[in-house]
Amino acid sequence: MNKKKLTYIEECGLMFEQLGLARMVGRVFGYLLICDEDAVSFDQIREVLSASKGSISSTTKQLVQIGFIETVSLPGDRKTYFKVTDIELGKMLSQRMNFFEKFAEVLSKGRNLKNREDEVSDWLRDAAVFYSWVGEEIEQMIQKWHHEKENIIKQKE
Amino acid sequence: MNKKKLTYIEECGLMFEQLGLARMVGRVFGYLLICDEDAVSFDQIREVLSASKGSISSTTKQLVQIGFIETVSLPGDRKTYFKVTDIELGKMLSQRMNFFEKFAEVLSKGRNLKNREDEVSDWLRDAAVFYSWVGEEIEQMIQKWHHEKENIIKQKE
DNA sequence: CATTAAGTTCAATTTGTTTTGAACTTAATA
DNA sequence: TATTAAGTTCAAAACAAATTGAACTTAATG
Repeated sequence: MNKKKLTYIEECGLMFEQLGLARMVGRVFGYLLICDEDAVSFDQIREVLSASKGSISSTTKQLVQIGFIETVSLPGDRKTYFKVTDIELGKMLSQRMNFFEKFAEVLSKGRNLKNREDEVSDWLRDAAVFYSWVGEEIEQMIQKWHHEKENIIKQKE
Repeated sequence: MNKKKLTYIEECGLMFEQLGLARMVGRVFGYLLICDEDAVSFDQIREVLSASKGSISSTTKQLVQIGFIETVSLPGDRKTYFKVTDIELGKMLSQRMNFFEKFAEVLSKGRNLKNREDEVSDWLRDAAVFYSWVGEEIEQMIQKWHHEKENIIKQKE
């Protein structure tokens, strides 16, 4: 694996960390993105990432579980191969964005816990409304993507 | 401080963790949200959260730095007091959502690193377009909030 | 059915992060 | 100017998360 690709793999690790996932998860996914092979074996991943079997085992498991990669098996070959799933982008986002409703609830709850009304109460009310609204808007945005993605991609590229 | 409020403070800690900030940062902010006082002293915070001076010092500093709280001082009183800032909600969100453009770049870069074109290349292209588009849409969404917040709040509450 | 290749599991270790606490700074008061 | 209250700093301790590696499982092959 050349240096540029290894650097890229690290960059993916950091990106996934931003998403709240483990760095190693991002590395494995990043490698599968740029590997130029239809599927990659467990041991290839282990070697490229210089990690232990245990680490690769738990990481690939997690990636399969969240639907980012899938396993491939071949007759007459005991190895397991992995490839990235054709992940539905809208779903990928909405899974990560579902905390807005939760935020709205927490902020609302805060307002109810207060024993007096003040500027902060007002802010809590507005903030709860805001995050609830944001959650809805993002859902709509994802619908829009579904309907218009062909046009958006054509326009953008 | 009653049990319900302490539980709430913990809940805020976890919420902030989701945002990639430290749990203690969320705790202090949560306390200031529900404290029923115009401003709270350094030592009050320390006591309610059962934490060390060092911990409160670095946490309040961080919260001031990111603009979530502000200090209040009074003549004839050497103490520092803290209160939540009237944070502009749109700004609060856009600061957290600026990673979409970064994502788009990383995905695009991945496509360029590949030595062949395949289904994954296509996905990388689409994903890069998607995240770039999402970044723009969120900016628009925030503009919409600015223009219509009064109506949105009225409708929602 | 014994052997071996391929992964999994999990206790122990390594690595990274958070928190403490004691020494230090700063500035207000006596 | 000495004292003291209020915070800050940062090295060490506590805690938490990620990683290893060796023993274990599983299933394919000779």
